[in-house]
Amino acid sequence: MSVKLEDIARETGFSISTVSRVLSNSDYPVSEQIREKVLSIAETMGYEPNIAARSLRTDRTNTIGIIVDDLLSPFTPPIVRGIQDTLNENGFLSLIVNSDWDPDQEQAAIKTLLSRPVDGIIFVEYSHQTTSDVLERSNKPRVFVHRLFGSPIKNSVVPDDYHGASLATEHLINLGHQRIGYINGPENWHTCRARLRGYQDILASHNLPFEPLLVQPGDWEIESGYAAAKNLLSHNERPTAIFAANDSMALGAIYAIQDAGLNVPEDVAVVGYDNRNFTKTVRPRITTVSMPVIEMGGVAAELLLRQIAEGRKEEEEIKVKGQLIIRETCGAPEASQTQQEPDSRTLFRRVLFHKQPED
Amino acid sequence: MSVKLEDIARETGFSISTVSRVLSNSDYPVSEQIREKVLSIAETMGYEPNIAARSLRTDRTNTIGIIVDDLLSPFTPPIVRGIQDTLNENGFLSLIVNSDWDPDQEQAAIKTLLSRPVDGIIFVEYSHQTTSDVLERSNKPRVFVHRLFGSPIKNSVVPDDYHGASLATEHLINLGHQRIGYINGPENWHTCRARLRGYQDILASHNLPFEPLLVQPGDWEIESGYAAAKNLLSHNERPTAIFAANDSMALGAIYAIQDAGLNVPEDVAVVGYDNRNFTKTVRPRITTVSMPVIEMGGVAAELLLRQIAEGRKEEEEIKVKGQLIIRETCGAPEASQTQQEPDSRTLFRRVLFHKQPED
DNA sequence: ATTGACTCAGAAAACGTTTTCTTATACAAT
DNA sequence: ATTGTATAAGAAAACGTTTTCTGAGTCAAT
Repeated sequence: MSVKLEDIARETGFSISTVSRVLSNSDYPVSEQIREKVLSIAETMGYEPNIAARSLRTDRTNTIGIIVDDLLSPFTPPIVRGIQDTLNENGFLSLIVNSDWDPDQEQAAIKTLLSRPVDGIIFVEYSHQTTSDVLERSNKPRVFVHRLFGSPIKNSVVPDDYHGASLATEHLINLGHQRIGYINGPENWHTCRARLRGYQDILASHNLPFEPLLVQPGDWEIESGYAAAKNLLSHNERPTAIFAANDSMALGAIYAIQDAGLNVPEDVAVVGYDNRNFTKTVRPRITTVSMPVIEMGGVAAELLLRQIAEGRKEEEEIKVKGQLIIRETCGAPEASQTQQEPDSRTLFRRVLFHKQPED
Repeated sequence: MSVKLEDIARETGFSISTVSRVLSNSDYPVSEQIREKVLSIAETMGYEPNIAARSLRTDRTNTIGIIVDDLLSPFTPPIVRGIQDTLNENGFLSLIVNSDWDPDQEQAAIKTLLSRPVDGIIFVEYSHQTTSDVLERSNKPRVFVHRLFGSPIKNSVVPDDYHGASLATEHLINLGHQRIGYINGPENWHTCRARLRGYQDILASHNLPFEPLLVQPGDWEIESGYAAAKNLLSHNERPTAIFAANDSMALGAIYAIQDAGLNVPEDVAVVGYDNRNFTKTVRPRITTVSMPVIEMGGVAAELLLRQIAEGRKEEEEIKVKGQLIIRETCGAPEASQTQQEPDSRTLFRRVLFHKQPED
């Protein structure tokens, strides 16, 4: 059996109340000498508070729930990691449950989590449009990170897709490209609409014409990137650069270009999106826009922690910016090692506390 | 405030004790009509038990702790996913904490988890040799999955590296290769020693000579695979196949072969190990041996759950077999789609309950 | 008819905390 | 000197369960 307050009380000769006040850092006044003695004895006896008892009494647990659609989808682990890092700094732990993209399982997950002592819930890659009455009835703070569909919702954290697409397009234009193909993802993803807008607006701001034929649809998969690029290359005036809405389609495009007997980046430059791991190992290494996943997780956790501390409220959707990562497929000299990504913590602090302008 | 036993007692007119006995599925006898009434009222009132109170009373929480070194290392998410799937079937949740490969943080993680109400702990990619007195003092069941260093420990689940290496080597031999290079990982990993033994033993069993010069060291990274392959190719009698102890080094080897003006698999066949995601997307697609990560997680969870149910005990280390996944780099026709991987659940059940022979 | 054993319901204790309530002491103000 | 007011300690209640204990009622056996 582990040591409890009563044991320390007996050992020190003080009451349970006093011992509790010392060990829980209560702001109730306790004389300094008692405090010291209690602390030292607690230390030597190896006291660890019983969290179940504490949370029964306080209705606070320093534990939050994370509902993920699938821990194996590529962005989930880094988002969760970002969440956990921030939680950890604040003494919180996280309970993770998978919903497997299934609305029913998600409802079950919500119920399970709410019966546990959790102080709040973070939804990762939130893709369901269903609302949960269980969730609504409870007043637990909740935050959504990387919402995939639908219109903006309060208390959510998403990538700044418009900004990322602008970076990529701008970069290609600066390299001298005038005809830039764009391979989009499924149009019902708001992410894709935002990235397309970024592409279009930057073209316009450089007085380049927008040619609908240079925009090809894709479904995120490598094969669709291959097919889309094949279409683009068959134009009588083929593009000299292709920007794909994700890295998989970019890789497919690279294969299509190579199969057409052309070289990347000499004949056609390619830029991807997401900064997936394979973009670093593939040949040629893919220039891409980073998805700020760890940062998004961190921002979401900070948002949630703030709401736990200050009470639930409705905050605007927060957009987190990624950055252009220059590698081989765009033909530009690679950024030197010294161009470090800013430390993620300072980055998302910045994002969280200084609202950025709307796009 | 959520509904509690007292509310249901008031509503139904029965006592709290009786209500509790019904709702917690106690085997204490309760008349059928009372049971039904309680259940229906509880349902309509939307009762969810307060887990904190329950676990304070019972010292059981249906929650386990998972300590991972880093959620972002490639095998961790699938292992955790495997754990969670099995836990979920049994009504358990998991609390995950990162130790960041730091023994101190790991100790802190153990302390944190033990103060929470967890019924057991799973260590993922356990790399520390330190023992924790906090852990020892507690009698919580514990299981180690994918232990990286040191000698076998009780209650651990590891890949069957010997078997996997045998599969790969055997396959290459069956394809007619007589000179097979092997790129090993760091020798202080037991994994590497086991894989090397598998390679050697299969050569011997086919009466092929073991040539130390055909074994090159690597450090798991792609560059080391490149360098190692370059060495192998510079032999006056170069190997016709290369087996690498992981996929990254295999990819490095492929690049080295291509840079030498040779083709994969026509001039040199390549087989990797681990079945990392990129082996499916890279060109040519890499033949490899799967690391049965999800299964290992599942086996670990079953092991832990059994110990929670039946009391802690010391069980032997369990080895889980991976399988050969034939793709393009070995020159064999690809396995058809119908050669499905066995369902992971039945797989690990098999592994768990029918001890396999030692290698 | 009395006892004994058995069933099943409710009362109450217990789990380990935090926090409200009570009280003893010290000290200041009259 | 007496009262009043802080101060800081301990006693006890409370959180929502489970489980032990107690007891009322039924039935069987004598």
